[in-house]
Amino acid sequence: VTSPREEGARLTRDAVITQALAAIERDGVEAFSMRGLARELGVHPGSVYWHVADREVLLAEVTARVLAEITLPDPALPWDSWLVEYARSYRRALHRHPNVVPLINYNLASNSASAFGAVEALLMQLERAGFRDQGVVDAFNVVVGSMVGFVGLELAPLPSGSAEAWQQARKEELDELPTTEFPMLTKYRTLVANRAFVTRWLPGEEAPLDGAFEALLDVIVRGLRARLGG
Amino acid sequence: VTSPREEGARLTRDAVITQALAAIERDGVEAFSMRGLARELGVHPGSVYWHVADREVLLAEVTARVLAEITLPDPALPWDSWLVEYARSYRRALHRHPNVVPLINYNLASNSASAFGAVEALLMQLERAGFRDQGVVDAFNVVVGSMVGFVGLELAPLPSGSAEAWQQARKEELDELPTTEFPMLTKYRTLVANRAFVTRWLPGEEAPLDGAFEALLDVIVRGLRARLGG
DNA sequence: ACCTGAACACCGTTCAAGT
DNA sequence: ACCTGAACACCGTTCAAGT
Repeated sequence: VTSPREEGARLTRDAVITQALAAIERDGVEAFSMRGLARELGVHPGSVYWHVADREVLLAEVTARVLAEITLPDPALPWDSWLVEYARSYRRALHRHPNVVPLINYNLASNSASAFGAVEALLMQLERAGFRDQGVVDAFNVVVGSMVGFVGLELAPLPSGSAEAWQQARKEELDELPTTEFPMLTKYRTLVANRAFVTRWLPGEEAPLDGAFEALLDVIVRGLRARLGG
Repeated sequence: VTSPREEGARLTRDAVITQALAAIERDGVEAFSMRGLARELGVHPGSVYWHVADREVLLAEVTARVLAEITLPDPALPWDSWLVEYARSYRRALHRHPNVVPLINYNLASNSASAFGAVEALLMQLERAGFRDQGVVDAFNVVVGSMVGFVGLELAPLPSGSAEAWQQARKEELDELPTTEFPMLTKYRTLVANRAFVTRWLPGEEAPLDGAFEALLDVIVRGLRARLGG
């Protein structure tokens, strides 16, 4: 519980957003409240509303802060390396702020935030790759949809209350699957436990799917190349 | 506002879940409340808690209902057709219940719900395709992560209050981009408006990204084939 | 310009008490 | 076994009034 405001100092919009981000990183979006935020800032709940229109707008600002950490790779790189580097940079930023991920998953607002610089750069790389017209747009959607989608799913939060009990239950569920009915799951159980979507009980921060993400990038790049007829 | 309970009839867990799903389909997850649900069911708020542990558990049940609509394709299909058919079935189910999508995006709980049947079937198809061991797991994560992720992003809700004003603002933002700084976006503006992630202001229900999803499936299948060395 | 007091209209959840 | 009354501890937001 940091106190970013000096005694008697004025509250600023910037301080509000900073403290909101800190609170969310600490306790998650679920636990975040405007009144709690005001408490941490040492002000009346109404004060916050002088600096930001409402909760939704504040959360959009928090999201923008995190997305601003993404860096664009050198545009002179080969297009496929550029894509891979960009995707890794995106994933790294979100892994630094896993509790913010629900905000990105949740709202068209934030996934449409003024990231036009990145859009511009990505479109450019796709033209360099050889795509044209609708082909560029399709490739763009493939890359963004799979990349953002994968990471969003990877870092989806656990059910807030339950924790240990819930994790234990899911673990047993997987261990006790009838072998005859689920031969594949039985065979792959250890490879898949906490290392695949659906068959995990730890969130992405604790059990990152690094290999799977690299596989995704490989598949996307190869698939795009195939579409180009190379 | 349907009234699923006859006068004097007993409340059941099933009726609670059904009404919750109906309410969410009507007004969205954001607007859903336990008290509002009780009101619609014509019972005391406390009553609901006799049938379901809490809000989180209820929402998980609602999610499960929707996911139960997904059908598994004929296992005798070629593996790539099977994948494509399965992904389309998944997307169709969620397009029928767009307001439920935030629940899937949000919680590891629901994305880990007992969908073991589907997991088993998918693993089987990937072995048939020629993948082995870790290769199967990687392919599984690629398919699930990109498919679920894409649809989740496609159907992400609009900011709840703003609607028209917000949409108008985003539209103008795209229209007024400086041409010299954003040559690609200028060139692709019409192709991309409401047809690509980040550059849209309508949610996926109103402006579905059909073509982009088909492109994703094509890219994934081609990429997986390339990994198999075909 | 910035902040507070006080209020409005809500929440989720619990639990003793009723039938 | 199922439901209600009543309460606890919260919310987001507004707005007149203060400085």
